[in-house]
Amino acid sequence: MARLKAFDEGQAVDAAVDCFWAHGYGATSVRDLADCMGIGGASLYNAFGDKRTLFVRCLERYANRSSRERMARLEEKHPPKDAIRAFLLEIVERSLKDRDCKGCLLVNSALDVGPHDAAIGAAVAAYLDEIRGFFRRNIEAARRAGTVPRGIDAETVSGHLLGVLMGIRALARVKPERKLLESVARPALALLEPKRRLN
Amino acid sequence: MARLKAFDEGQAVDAAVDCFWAHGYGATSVRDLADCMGIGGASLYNAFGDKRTLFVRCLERYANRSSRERMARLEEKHPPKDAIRAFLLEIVERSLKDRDCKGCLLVNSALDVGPHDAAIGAAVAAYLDEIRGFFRRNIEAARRAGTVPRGIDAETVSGHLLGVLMGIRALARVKPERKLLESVARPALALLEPKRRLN
DNA sequence: AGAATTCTGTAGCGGCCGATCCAGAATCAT
DNA sequence: ATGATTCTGGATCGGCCGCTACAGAATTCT
Repeated sequence: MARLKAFDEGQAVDAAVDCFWAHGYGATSVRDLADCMGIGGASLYNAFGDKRTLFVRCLERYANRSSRERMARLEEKHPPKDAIRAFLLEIVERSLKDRDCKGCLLVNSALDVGPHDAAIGAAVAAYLDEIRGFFRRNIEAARRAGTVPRGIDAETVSGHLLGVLMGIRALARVKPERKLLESVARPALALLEPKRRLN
Repeated sequence: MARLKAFDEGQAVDAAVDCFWAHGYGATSVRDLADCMGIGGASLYNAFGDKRTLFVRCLERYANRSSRERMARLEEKHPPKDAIRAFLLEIVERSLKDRDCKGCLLVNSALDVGPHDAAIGAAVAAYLDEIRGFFRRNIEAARRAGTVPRGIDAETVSGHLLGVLMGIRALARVKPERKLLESVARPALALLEPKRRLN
């Protein structure tokens, strides 16, 4: 009935994610996007609506391919307490390997887009809730398994871990130093260990 | 020898701080700045150079009036351990009262300006080091005073507190909820308390 | 083949951007 | 008063912004 799209939408969105991720929402122009997606401006608007709509789609894509993928992978491979530990340590490693300090698209968006756009802010908040859910779920499973102190409060500790995660992501963008980032993570992980106080 | 400035530079910079703080560096136009500073564009360029130079000056002003002021005030009024506690709790309260979620100019800049401008990134990193210095200094003083566990490692805990601080500031911009922010802060403060595990 | 529909490249819209120019107003030293 | 110097408002610069209009290319149906 009609002409076919000459590009793959999925690949195009992936390219757009990289573009937004590297420069931030505001500093990314529609021409930047079209260029790195390998399509013309008209095709972009035809396929994705406008810049903001494309960004919302990029957030979802990013959540699926980065955040949710990591949670599912670690939850499958590790027992609950180790999954939490591996999550935080993987973020530290990623932040250190991230030479141009792009950080995390969700955390970046939480700071510079969320507060100025209610719908995007709510979406970002929902993604962060998913991460907190990962922490809470695994804390509770670990408590049932007896691998974390019995008196642990999943509500408090999951919130703490989410805050620590965002702190690591934020700090890493201007001070990507292993010792520093590990010092942020370690006391939080120590909450999951029995009695010993090591710091 | 020449005509006098018709405005007060200090007041003008304060207004510029508010403007950058509310909208972010990139989203603030020179016209926005001139308007809320109450001066014309020519005067702005004449007195402050260009937009970026003005921003650097705003960062310094902000650090003096917000971050350094708070550290000095709390350090004077409280014994070391209480100063740390009061610092974090004050940030939580400020974040909750901050209806339009402006957050902290330094933290915001750490995420969206720092990584794309080396000089500004280094400046922001230096301001963050000052805050970590506040934590470290007070941890060590508290240890000498015997009000924190003897085995505490000031290097690790000061890093952790800095990360937690940034996490609170970041989280508060999309999820300004008391229970959540307090759950981020409380386990960090518990590191300063003896034996008991309350998380 | 031809009609109908959708995609694509190009050109262009009005609008704002950071920055500069310039003429005139204000101040000081002489 | 006069000249030197600096500040100020307003106009303006080239350039990029998000977005759209439009004509033609590509595809499927009849």
